[in-house]
Amino acid sequence: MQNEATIFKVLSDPTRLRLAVLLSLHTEICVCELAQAISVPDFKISRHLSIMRAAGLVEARREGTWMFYRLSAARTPLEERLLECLRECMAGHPTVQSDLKRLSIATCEQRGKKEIPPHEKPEEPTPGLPAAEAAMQTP
Amino acid sequence: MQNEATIFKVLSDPTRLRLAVLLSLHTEICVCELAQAISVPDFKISRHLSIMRAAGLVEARREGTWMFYRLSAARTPLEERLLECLRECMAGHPTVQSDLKRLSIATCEQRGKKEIPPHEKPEEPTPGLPAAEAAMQTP
DNA sequence: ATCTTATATGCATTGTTGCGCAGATACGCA
DNA sequence: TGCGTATCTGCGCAACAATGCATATAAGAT
Repeated sequence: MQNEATIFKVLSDPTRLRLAVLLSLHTEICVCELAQAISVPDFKISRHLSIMRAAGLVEARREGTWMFYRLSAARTPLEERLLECLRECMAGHPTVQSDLKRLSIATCEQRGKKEIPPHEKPEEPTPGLPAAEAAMQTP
Repeated sequence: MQNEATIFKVLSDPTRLRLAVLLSLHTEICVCELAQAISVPDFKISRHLSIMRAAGLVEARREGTWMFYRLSAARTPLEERLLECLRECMAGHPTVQSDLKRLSIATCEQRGKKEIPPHEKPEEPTPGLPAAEAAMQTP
């Protein structure tokens, strides 16, 4: 029973839920792309992914300096149904849509960096309150 | 998104998950029966139920000194699918089966009185899932 | 009124969680 | 080797959540 509860616990954090939904809609995504999609510092993404990985929800593949994450295959009917839920019930959510849009223009490759001069990199949100999060509160 | 995560959080505690599954398999159950089914002190049950109620997952009906709880109607597709998951994926879980067995012999009158109280006794298992209690086998 | 049963809640304690920062590790390249 | 990028992790902190106990409330019976 603890195992089942753990699955829910992994999905009970908004950031992890967004990650899970994004991963359920793509085959695999690398950390820096996820960080851009969710507008959250990459160390935070990394930590949440490690929690999800410890729970067996995702697995990772290294390619050079990048780490690509994907949902692992469901190991129980419950897991299978839950992932199905994410895909079918959350894809249309406003927050997810925004995340998908940012994900579609995200890049962690060198050529992407070349086109954007250092001083034009996205400004860090005000230290106190991440604007993205605040503006993202959804009904 | 916080709303969706909250649903998962409510189900991320083993006690609450067991409560939710039991309620998904019966129309309504009173607190003392739930306490006996889950083998946990009633004040703990009561508190978890209040958390579930605050999240809109369950609602309560008073009948004399008893409080009968039931799942509230799903308000979103996600909720609907999740409750479906509980019913269909968790009914066979060993812990749930044990809980169901204890629930079936639970009574509000713990001592003294041994006969069935004035109000109607708890319902039989849900029509949709016949063998839930019958197939009980402690692994 | 009092007593009993059922349920809820205030409080203190303890354990858990998420965060930000800084620094560490891993890899590719020259 | 050393540098740069991507990713991960140790640490401290603040917020939160679960528990047990005692007590409070609610309703019915006496």
